Amino acid sequence: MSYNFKQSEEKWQKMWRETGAFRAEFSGDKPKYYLLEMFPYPSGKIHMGHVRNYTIGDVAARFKLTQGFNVLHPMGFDAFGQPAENAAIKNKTKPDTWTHKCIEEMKRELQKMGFSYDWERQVSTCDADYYKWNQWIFLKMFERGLAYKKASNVNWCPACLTTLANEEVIDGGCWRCHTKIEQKDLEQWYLKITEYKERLLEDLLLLKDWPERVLAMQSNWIGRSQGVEIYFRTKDNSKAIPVFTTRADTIFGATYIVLAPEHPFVKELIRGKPEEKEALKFIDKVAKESKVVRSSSDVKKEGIFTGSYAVNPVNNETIPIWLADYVLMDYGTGAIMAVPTHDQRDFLFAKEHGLPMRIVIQPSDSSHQLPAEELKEAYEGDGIQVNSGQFDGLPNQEAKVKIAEWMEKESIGKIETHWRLRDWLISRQRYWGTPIPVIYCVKCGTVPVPYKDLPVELPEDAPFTGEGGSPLSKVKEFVNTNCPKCGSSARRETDTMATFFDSSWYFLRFCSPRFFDGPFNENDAKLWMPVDQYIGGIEHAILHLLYSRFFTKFFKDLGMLNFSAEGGCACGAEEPFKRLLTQGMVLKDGEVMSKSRGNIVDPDSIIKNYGADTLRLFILFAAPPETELEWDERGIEGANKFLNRVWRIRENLKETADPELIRILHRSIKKVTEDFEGFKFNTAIATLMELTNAVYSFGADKEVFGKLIILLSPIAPHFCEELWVSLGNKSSIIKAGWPQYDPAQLVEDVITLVIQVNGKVRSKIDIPADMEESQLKELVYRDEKLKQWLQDKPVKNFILVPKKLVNLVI
RNA sequence: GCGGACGUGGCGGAAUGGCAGACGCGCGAGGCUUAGGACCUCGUGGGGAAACUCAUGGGGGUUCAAAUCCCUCCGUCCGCACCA
Repeated sequence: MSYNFKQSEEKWQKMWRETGAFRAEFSGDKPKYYLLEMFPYPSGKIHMGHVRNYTIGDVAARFKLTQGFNVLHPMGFDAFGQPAENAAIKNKTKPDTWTHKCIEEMKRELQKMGFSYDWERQVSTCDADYYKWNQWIFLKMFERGLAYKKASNVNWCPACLTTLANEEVIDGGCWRCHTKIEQKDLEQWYLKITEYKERLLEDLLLLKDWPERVLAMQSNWIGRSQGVEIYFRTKDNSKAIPVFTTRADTIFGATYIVLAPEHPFVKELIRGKPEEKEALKFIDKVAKESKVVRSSSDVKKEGIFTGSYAVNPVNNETIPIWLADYVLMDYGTGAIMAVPTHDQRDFLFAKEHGLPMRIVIQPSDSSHQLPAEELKEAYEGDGIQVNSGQFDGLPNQEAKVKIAEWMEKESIGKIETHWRLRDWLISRQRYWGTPIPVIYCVKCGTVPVPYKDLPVELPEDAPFTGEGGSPLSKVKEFVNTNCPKCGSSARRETDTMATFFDSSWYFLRFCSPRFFDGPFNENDAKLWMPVDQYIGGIEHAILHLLYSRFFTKFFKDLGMLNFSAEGGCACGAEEPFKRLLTQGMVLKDGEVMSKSRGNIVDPDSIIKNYGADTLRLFILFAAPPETELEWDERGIEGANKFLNRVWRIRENLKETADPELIRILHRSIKKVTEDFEGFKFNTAIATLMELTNAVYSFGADKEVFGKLIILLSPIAPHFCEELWVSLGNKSSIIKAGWPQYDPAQLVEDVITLVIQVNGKVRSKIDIPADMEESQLKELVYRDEKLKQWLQDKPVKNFILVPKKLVNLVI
């Protein structure tokens, strides 16, 4: 009788649900394991990316569960966001109705995969009992000055009609719809993530089990650079222009300075100068260019003289002040000192505009020692200081430090650290998000909503026209309110929060999802946190992970988090995710599966034709978790074939197993266990296939077969449950306990010793594993096959790698 | 430009200094079968009749021994970037 996956999968899913098989209850007698996969946006349908992400997580969770860990494996929905509003416009449904319908559909699909979630802990960020705590957290931040409002030039997506955080702008376009972003001046709410920049950077060192590349991306994003802020006085001594440089060693070669056209000093610098008219024209032209155009490289660097001069404070030289489009107002001080000999951009600019240059660093390699006029490009390497006054003759790296210190002493500069990280813009002019809990009163100004009045609920109805402005601002009953301080009529904030706010702490909510007195129960968080293993896509390497780290540090500062470093966690109480795995994408014909490419394979159709277990098996076997996975229909067939092969073992069980098979079994237990720990599912499956092949050669008994299916059960859970009961077991395979290997069974009495001559394999001999070296040596020298290789040449060296090989060097 | 990952059969991939190509797909041969695209067994990197020999992007190095470590060049993917 062949395996009926359809019947079996339905049966076991029902069984797990009814027995609460995956309910997480903390008990002190078992070690905890918090396994989390990034929760999805409820689009209604799962795609292969979800299947891959959640299958990886599920195998890990089931493995830990079978091993006897106390596993927390929750799932929820990141349910606020724009698609719900778009659906509302298109289908005339309410975002709330639409979203909840999608959540139900998606949940059904996830359940069909047999994932071991504790559904009793499900949360949806769009429910008031969740977003109430977003508001609570916002107020806590507001109290501490970490949430503030400011007018500024913001990124604006003209398609989504809302603002975007810097992090949400990708290649000058909107991260969601790729529309080219515009700049707009608006009053917006920000979170002061920059307050945490040092900790966010330094603590990356604690994250030993994160992928290198994610750490590099975060570090890059925070972007610390150390240098000196130098003050250049104008010739008429009316202003001091601060300039930031990481190359204090080149200061004596600064032959002009360049300001961003929007620099606040510019107007005054050009006033009344002959160059004024041309300069204004230039400023106007640059202002019209969007950031995208301006920052695209290979565009020629344009600039213009201001007519004013400054003084280089280290040598009192008078140098011209220029404006150029390549100097950006939002990095550093918006002004640079130009050293054309040692910076390629400055070099090109100086050549273009005929500006002076002077070499201040000579390379030790004499080939580069040219007069400044003959330079073909800037010399950006290390060397010895020249033309640098008292610092001449010093290696430039040493001079860099000495010059900085000297400038600080002379009060012409200040050693400073600059950061790329900006505060996080969270205001969105959308309906389907958490209302920002703030009230504007004519008398009292900006007043936070009192905690007792939370949540500020989203009104059920709002007009969705798709035209600009926040839909909430058109709901009178929402906007009009009374000031909590003075009682006079007031107006509510109509912006909502960016959805990244919601996902920055959901992992804490899962610890106590029905807690009413705060975002999470501190005791429960202490028990479960940190997340032992987090799994998700690389696309969240910066935004979501950085924000979550920020929130965790904030909670810690509120004194709400005190999870311990037990269980080998080196990251203390500040880092939410101990170990991170970023899974690769699923490709079809070498391209990412996507609707627009039309190359989507619907998981549901695979489940219908082959069952969830076959899909799970294939997706794990086809590639290691971190790498891209090429979808291959024939691979699905192969996975199915393997399960059927295992299924048929049942029909031919023997009374006792061959001792050789038992040895292979124990080796397999060791290998599979280690591979599961290391998330090497593809090789774990290869091992299980080898074990299955061995069963076919030797014939298995019930004992061996039982262990084989326990090893397979995290990957193909329904299938293995079915086999497990067919062996006469009464309880679920989850309770079977993870097989232990017997070290004695791993010991081999006879080993095959490889014999190399000069590093090439020339012979092999079978010898007892514990043979002494002298005896072994004698045996090797007597080997017939070696004669032609050794001839009579003397053996210079005899290298023995115990139990593996010998190498004779002649 | 800076930072990161990577490059192995026809394909997905294995091997983290010690027998290159585990396991699977595909392909070939045989068996079973009325038949099969089901199942079972065997074979399957290149060259060579064979003994052997050549092979892990190219070149160089370290080592008794290198896919693995180091240098260099080439290429692919990802992140950041007129970042001062």
